[in-house]
Amino acid sequence: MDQPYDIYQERCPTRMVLDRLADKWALLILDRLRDGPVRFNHLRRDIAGISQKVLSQTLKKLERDGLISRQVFPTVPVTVEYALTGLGRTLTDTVAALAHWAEANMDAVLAAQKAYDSIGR
Amino acid sequence: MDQPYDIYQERCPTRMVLDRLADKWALLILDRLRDGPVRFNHLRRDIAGISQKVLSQTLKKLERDGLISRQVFPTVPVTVEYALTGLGRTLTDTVAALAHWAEANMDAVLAAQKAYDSIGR
DNA sequence: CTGATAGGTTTCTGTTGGAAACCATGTATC
DNA sequence: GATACATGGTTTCCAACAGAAACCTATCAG
Repeated sequence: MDQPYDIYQERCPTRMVLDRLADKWALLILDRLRDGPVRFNHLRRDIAGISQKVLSQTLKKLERDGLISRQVFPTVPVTVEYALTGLGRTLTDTVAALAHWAEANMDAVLAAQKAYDSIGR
Repeated sequence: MDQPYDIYQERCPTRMVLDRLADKWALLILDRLRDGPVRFNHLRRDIAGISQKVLSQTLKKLERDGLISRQVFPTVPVTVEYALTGLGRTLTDTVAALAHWAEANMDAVLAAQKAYDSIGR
């Protein structure tokens, strides 16, 4: 049962999908939505350092890819909630694994960088 | 046992690590090295679409982070082999999971894009 | 001396990223 | 009525980065 797709091929559509996933902000947003819907400005505050433009763009891309949904509430001021879709939820474990790896192995990476920089000079 | 790091904080070092991992080419390289050492030009040919410059840069960053090792053989012409380090090997399952998700769920993503584009117009 | 191979670096240019300003809407404040 | 604040964005500007293509160094084959 071979997959009909090969991610190593340039024109394979899986490349586009990987490209979307291989984005720091997209990963952080997906991870942040794990526990339920979150509003725009709440995301902006939680994910320190993201700009409004990039948050807006990234949310749009994720929505287009069917990974998150956008719901507008006619409150005042208007409220917009973003949530994972069923498809998006199938990704969260993998995304969380990446984030967890980063947290768990950060010391090793920092040590490696230090060693590399002191030798390579 | 709380982690001392919070990936949502802007100046947290885990952000740097996530940043490195959130790179299409880095993920493809790490995945490609799963089965053993590979030479520079072999990588270039296998990972269709990558340029020499980007391959060279990405390999350097991964080496600096301690995820891959670089070994030069004084053959003629010189041969350079890249391989996963122990640290890099702890990542491969997660990376493979991402690539596998992309291959498995690509149809759903493409369908979502089509639906989004036809409505949003 | 032309070409091929290996592993890069350099140059140029178009796309992207982030910072900051701006905008529309409505509500509360003075 | 002017001022300020909140929401959820868009626009503008500039610096950084990505990719394509050319170039480089070295060695060997013909």
